Amino acid sequence: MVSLHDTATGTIRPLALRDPGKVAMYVCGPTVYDLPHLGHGRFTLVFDVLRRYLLFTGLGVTYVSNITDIDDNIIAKAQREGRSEEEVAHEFEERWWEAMDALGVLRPTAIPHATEFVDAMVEMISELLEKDLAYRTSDGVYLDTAKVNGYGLLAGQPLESLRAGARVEGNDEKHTPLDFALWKNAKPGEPTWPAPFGEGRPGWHTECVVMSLALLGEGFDLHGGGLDLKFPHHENERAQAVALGKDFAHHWAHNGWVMVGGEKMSKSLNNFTSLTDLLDQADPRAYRLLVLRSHYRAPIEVTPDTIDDAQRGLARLDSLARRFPQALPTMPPVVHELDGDADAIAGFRTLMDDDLQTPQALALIFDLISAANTALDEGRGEDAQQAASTALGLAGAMGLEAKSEESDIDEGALVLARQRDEARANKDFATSDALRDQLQALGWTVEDTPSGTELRR
RNA sequence: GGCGGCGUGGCCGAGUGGUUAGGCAGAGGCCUGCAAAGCCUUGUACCCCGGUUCGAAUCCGGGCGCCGCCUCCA
Repeated sequence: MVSLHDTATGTIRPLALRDPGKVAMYVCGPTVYDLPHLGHGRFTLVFDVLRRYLLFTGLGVTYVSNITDIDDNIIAKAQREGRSEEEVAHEFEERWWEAMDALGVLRPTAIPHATEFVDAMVEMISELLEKDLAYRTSDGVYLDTAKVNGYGLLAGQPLESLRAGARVEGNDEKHTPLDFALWKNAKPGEPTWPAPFGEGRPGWHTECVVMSLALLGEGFDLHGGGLDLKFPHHENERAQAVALGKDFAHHWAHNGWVMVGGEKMSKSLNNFTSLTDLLDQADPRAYRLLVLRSHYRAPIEVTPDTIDDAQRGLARLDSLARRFPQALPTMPPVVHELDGDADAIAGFRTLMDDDLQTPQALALIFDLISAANTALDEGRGEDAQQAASTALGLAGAMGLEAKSEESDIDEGALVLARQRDEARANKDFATSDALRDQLQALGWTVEDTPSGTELRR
């Protein structure tokens, strides 16, 4: 069984399953008011890899990830652009899934939208008010964090300590600065929902508790997200559940930050911060490789250089796929079972079981790549095939697909390649080299193979 | 102020008390008409100062530097 770092205990411990053989996990999704950024890309990749690995080991996985489609940012954007909140949310949710598809992130099993669960949220807030765990102010309903046992568990600090550092907010009716809005009273021009405690809309921290419990039930196995959600978002989700005596997530996983090379991650070209830009400019698989190359809890540096580096690493994987096309897993999208080098597969599982040691798993795969190439060069065909299919299969298990051929070679390039083959057949190397230069100028890498000139980007 | 993380060879990035991480880039060689791909060989690395130890980059203490959270954020 896989062990993962648990933020609640600060230790790596086995992921205990409520229902044997089945994992119930919830990963906080995006608020859809802008294009996805690199941080979104990282957390979706990290948890996609985890999910795929769990599937690889034969477990069933229910993966719930929400879309926050009502919140301050969406409202602000809608008002600024004179559009409805629904329009804004809809547009950016579409862009979100486009990016996810490009990254090869599997769709969640369920995708709850905040606006679909407002009734349930109202119900929960009512209960919190009834039990005097929440209170009303002139602008909404707040949770009384002082009444929550163990508040600060995820933050790793007791309430008093958190309070001491809390920034003072201007003339607030909150009992303590840490109390947070469960409900925000209606303001003119904003979308609102009816509630016994007054028209308004839900606060951010409320939706995920309600939706995770509604879809996964009490005591679900794992709750995940970016490190920045640890506090206060996840702390506050947990606080609501705890206040109501509900058994919440049993394990908490958080992935590390994305850093963008010192320099202001601003518009300066080549310093992409938007995931959409990155995916336009590079092979989407490069980002997955980059993410896998460091441990999920460590910060990663994303710069044009590190992306290029990853892209070149990808080339090694693709070269293998080209040499061993029949070793490509016939599997997409998910690798369940893999025939291959049993020792390597066992080694891979040992690494992944230990809090997802993907950098070492990747090293193992690259070692297999070398082994496959060496074996082929030495004429040990069977060994080569096995190493290659193991390497490609394990890469596939982490969602990294190797490509054996270039998909879209334009007609013009193909014509030049054919002319070059003719020239080479005639030993007219001056002409063939000129044609190669021409192709390279068009951005192609030209490679001679037994079947003639091959092109790739 | 409180809590937490990090500092590895040209770059990225793992790691454990004593044995090659891996990738990229570089150098030499094999292969090739020449290349590309592949293969072989190759590189002074572990912030500083003490300490523990037969032996520490890895453990302990101190120092320096960098970063994050305590506010919205993946």
